[in-house]
Amino acid sequence: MLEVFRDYINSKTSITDAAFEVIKSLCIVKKLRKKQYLLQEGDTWKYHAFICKGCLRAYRIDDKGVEHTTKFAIENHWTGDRAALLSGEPASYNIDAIEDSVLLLITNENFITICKEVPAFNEMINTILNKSFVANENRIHAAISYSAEENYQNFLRNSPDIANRVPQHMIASYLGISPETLSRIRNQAAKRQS
Amino acid sequence: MLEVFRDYINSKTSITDAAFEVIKSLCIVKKLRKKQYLLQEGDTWKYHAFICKGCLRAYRIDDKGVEHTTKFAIENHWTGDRAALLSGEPASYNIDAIEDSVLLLITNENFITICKEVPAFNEMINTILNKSFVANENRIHAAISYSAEENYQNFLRNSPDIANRVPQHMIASYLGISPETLSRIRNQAAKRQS
DNA sequence: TGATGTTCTTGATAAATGTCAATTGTTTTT
DNA sequence: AAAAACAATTGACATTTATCAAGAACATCA
Repeated sequence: MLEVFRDYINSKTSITDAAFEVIKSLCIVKKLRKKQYLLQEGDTWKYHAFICKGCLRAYRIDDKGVEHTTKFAIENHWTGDRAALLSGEPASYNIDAIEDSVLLLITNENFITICKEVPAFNEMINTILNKSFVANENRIHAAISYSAEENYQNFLRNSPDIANRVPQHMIASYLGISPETLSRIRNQAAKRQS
Repeated sequence: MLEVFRDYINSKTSITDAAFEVIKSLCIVKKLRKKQYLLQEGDTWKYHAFICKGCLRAYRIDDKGVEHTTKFAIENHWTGDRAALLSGEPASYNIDAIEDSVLLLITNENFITICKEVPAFNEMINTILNKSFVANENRIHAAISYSAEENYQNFLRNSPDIANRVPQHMIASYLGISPETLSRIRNQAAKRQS
């Protein structure tokens, strides 16, 4: 599965074979069966996780026991609990596999080492961080600005690859609406089509 | 106003006087009167903006002409349109002053120079970026998980300094609810108190 | 192939929030 | 100080979304 990671890096920057060997040696391959947890609320979390194959979701559980999906991650995405990683505090997110998945884990310590040793990798990571920062800003804007239906249509438009792979009730949770509401939105949209 | 910036840096890290002189020489002092724009949708945006004094808001305008406030910024905060800065595309945000304000502007180019020249500054910026990344994740979680009232109470709890300074209808816009709804939420909360 | 659990849909109803319009209160400007 | 502009409140009503309950559709797996 390490070729997936190599291809990913190559698509974003250019590093030497030697540099990749270093990176490779610090990667832990982790396989997850569908429904298995990568991380549970309360755990400590020390990794950057790159997805070679599969699909995961990160979510929090509120006082009423309801799950709220904060993000999905598929091939060539990163996931983890950034807050917990940076602070050392117990995780507030749960992350589990929606499909059988293969990940690469890199401890934050090793990750920092790689960034120091391989400037191109560091650059790449900075760019990714910036992009996801902007993506988060856009998601905030969407959440406060648009109706449930608009948000759903935008999600379909922007993330068709994810929309096709994850169960509908998780999309509802991601959008902050009930599964019933999403079902009705789809139903009405379909009617309008015809 | 540069002492404010110096104090801010000192509170986060430690840099030499010489380093600060370099930084200082690259800062542009910008004064804004209340209601004046720092940035308008469509403008190009090249700066990192640090607020020495005052209060600003960033917002977008939807197709119906409604403003949606995405963030507030007061003393010792940074603001700007990160997406536009990184991409070079025209800004999609408007930023204006809620009070008479004094900012320091640093062009992205100079900013990068400073980060290279002054490692401690670079570290500081990284930490800030990470923290606001996490703050954004929390805001997303809040937006999809909690009711209007819960979000308002959390806002009061987490940002009393801002809540006291900005008009109520902007808080409503920040929370993604109508001004009337916020007024009613406050009213009901007040009744419950007594 | 059943049997089981999960997911999705649908209906009835309740609750939350938005919209429009009028009114009052508060700042700003002249 | 008066006028004008802006901000907040309130009421009546519409719309959106949530909740609860039931059943249908689908997937999983023993």
